[in-house]
Amino acid sequence: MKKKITIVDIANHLGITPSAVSKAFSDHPRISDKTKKAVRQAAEQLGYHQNTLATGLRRGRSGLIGVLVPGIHFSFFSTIIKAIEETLSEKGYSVIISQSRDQLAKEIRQLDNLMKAQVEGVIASVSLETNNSAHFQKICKRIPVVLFDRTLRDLEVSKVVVDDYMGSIKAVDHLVEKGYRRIAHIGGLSHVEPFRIRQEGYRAGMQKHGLEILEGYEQSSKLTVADGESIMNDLLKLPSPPDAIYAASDLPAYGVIKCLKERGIAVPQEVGVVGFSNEAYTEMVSPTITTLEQHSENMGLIAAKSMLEQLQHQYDDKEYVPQQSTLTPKLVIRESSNRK
Amino acid sequence: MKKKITIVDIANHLGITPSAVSKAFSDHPRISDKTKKAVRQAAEQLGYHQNTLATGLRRGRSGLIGVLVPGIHFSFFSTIIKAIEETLSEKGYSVIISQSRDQLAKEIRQLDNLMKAQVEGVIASVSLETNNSAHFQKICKRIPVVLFDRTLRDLEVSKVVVDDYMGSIKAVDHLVEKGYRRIAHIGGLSHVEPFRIRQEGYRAGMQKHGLEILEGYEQSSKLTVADGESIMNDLLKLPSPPDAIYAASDLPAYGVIKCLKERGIAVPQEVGVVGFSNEAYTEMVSPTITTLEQHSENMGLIAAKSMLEQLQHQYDDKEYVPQQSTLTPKLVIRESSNRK
DNA sequence: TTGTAAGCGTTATCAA
DNA sequence: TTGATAACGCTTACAA
Repeated sequence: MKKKITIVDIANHLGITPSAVSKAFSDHPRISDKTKKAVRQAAEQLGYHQNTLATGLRRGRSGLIGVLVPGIHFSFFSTIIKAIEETLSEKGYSVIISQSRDQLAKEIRQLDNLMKAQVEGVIASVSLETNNSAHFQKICKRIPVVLFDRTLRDLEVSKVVVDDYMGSIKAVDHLVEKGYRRIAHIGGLSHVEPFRIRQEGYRAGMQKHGLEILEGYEQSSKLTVADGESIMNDLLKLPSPPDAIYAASDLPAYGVIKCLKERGIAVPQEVGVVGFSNEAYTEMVSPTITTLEQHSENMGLIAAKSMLEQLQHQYDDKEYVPQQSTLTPKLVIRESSNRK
Repeated sequence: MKKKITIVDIANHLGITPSAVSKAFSDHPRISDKTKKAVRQAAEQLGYHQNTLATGLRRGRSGLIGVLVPGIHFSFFSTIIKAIEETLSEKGYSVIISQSRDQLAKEIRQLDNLMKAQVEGVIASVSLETNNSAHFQKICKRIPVVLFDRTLRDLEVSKVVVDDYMGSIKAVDHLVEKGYRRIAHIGGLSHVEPFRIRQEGYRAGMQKHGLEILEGYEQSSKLTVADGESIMNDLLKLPSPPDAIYAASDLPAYGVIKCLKERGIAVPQEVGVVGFSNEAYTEMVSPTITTLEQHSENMGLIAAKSMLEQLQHQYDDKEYVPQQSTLTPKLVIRESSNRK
């Protein structure tokens, strides 16, 4: 491995001082154009890369932003991270990613690592196990924090969420309009914000139409395909089985359809199905699945912009008031609920 | 924002010197247990986080690894990054991600940013536009580089790839065994390593069975669903249309099936289809798609381990010889090719 | 067992 | 227009 080139090397090379080189790089107004040109050329020639560790140490700004999610292999999260990285790298920041694997202990450890790396801000979606905000409370006293999707109720920071309540209302409205009446809900773990709210919205939607939520119509799960299948199986055993399912995620919606197909129950004619997230496969499977688009890419963009804004406020020493951005989910009507 | 706590604060708090505090943290043998305990406690109490910028600067090791991919929203890449992050964070490294968006210019810029951030190594999969290795040549002189999947032929670094050649052979063998004879190939851009090799494998497979590759049976594309559809459409217009398609990726394979279904051509009875990658949806759509599993998670793991190994060699000042790890793809037989 | 002091690469403040 | 110097927070010989 070759030795590292520093501004001292460039300075020696040109017979000037490191200080002048530094100023040349930052386009200092009182450095001659000739020197600036010479410096850039020497840098190119010697293969110089500014050491942002040193710059960061000196200026108290690392240029690093931490992103913490349950797992980046979920397309929802990876899409968001894509947008975040694009937006932040545009502004000269680097993005450190870390995963909680949906474990609180790991989330705490990872947050700690991010702090050690001197990130200037953290954008996060909390783990399924996260039931208190103590670890985030400490952080957000020091640096800007933006939470998205899976947020923490008692944390006063900027948040980006989709209007889960309205999403549920839209789903129920649609099913009712299509003539379904006995609508069941397959929810996620209810201590997680979006899932709690989706359930509330479901209830409100049912009430709005004067529909009763029968015993056993509200199920909670980990939202896997298998969960969808087994819950649908159970629902069919009910004295009055549902004629429609609104699932809080696409995977269980697919599981439900799989179960129904195997039992020869026609979708959407006999049973209607609506999912949540608009994952790519919802328009590939058959029947294609009606679902709620939550604009993940946009969510990442907004989260990143909110972070940039807070950072800016900090440099300007202005006060920043946390904001919540709520995106309106869009119902994408496909075959699984679209009966005549 | 509160002021930052440093070892100086801890030292003052305890009436000792920063040097003692530093040693206490690194578990120096000649520091009393009493002091160590006191230091840890004070750190906890004051909310201290080690500043890895400073540590990195001092020790010449940032603890940062850069990962550069075309885009993290592709499930293949996000799965790999997941494994990389898990493996590296285990060993105390942080992972900076960056995306090339399949543009050479952006790849160069991002690599430069990673160098500035003083990453200790780079794990990358190159962009579709990358047709020369100059930018990587410079980097790999300085720090360890590991390439995966989309590698560069003339770059002598460690690589992790799937045996694309054998994958193609397996696909063709399987199709032939199922009685298909007029097998066409939908490939990717052939200047990209894996796609070039898949095509070679396809040719070798055909030859092995004494099958002729008819005019128009070899198609190159950007591997989208739409590409699959339109190419299949064209293929059907051929004087002797194929009775099987081997696509270099799952998306076009799906597109092919979509086209065939619309035209009422039975899959797999009339035409067989095989894809590549084993994306999640291949077992969700109908018919389910026969495809090649490329063990992405494992690929990430191996890439990360290779990086760790090189880093270790570097600290030990031992020579490291670049290695190529080749994973054997596994044919996952599903409905789209499994006729009786 | 702990303290002293120099230095990692950079930038900001002053002086020249 | 440029140079000298101190400092950012930490580590590490060496000294005490």
